Amino acid sequence: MKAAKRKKLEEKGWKVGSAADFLDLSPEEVAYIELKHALSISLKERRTKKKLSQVDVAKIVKTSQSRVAKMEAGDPSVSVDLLVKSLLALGASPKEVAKAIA
Amino acid sequence: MKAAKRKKLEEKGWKVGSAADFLDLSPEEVAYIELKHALSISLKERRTKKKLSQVDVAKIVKTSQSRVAKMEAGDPSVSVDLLVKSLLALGASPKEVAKAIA
DNA sequence: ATAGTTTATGTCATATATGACATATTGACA
DNA sequence: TGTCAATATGTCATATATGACATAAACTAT
Repeated sequence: MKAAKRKKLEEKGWKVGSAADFLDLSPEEVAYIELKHALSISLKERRTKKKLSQVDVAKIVKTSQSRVAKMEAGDPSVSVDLLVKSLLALGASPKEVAKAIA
Repeated sequence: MKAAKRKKLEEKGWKVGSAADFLDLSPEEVAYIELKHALSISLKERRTKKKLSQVDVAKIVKTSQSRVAKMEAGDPSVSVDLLVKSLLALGASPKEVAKAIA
């Protein structure tokens, strides 16, 4: 990974190893990031399957388009809480949330 | 439900319906509470199975005993984020987290 | 009983997440 | 090409979650 890219990632809040990229992440940290990523994917899938725009979802979830974009991008500023609440608001059941994670 | 109990619950941040108790909770809200509850249970199970005290867990998770107690009690002040992070810190895999939810 | 251990509850200063907004970028289509 | 809808990115004031602390209950012995 190039230094510039690493710097940019770090500025955005991600932890990035200098030597072997992700090697300084503990297993939990990796698991947490993966879990969040899985929820992001699931959210975007649900939205596109329903042919909704991010603005539409923002209205349903009672947030803003920019936050929806960040959710789908897996931005570090979004919590698992918000992702889960959004999935539920889009009609997912807890079981389906679980499926998205596993 | 008696008025006194309802008042106490509401003071603690829970939404409680006056007529039919939980009837004013939307399906998402119910799902969210259930999901959180499932994570709480799972956390407590993991802790007790390992014969750890809340203080022990607090050290592992890098939080305080009181917060661990609140996590296990499903206190509204604790986020799904923290519950998930704690489970992962106790060695759960994302798959196991999913299993806890479903 | 009472001492020791664990868990529960209440509060608070600080940290982090949030919605909103502006603006930039992308993509589709005439 | 330019125009319009969708999505992405950056920032910020406010809301919410957090760890820490004190203290109270609840257990478990002796």
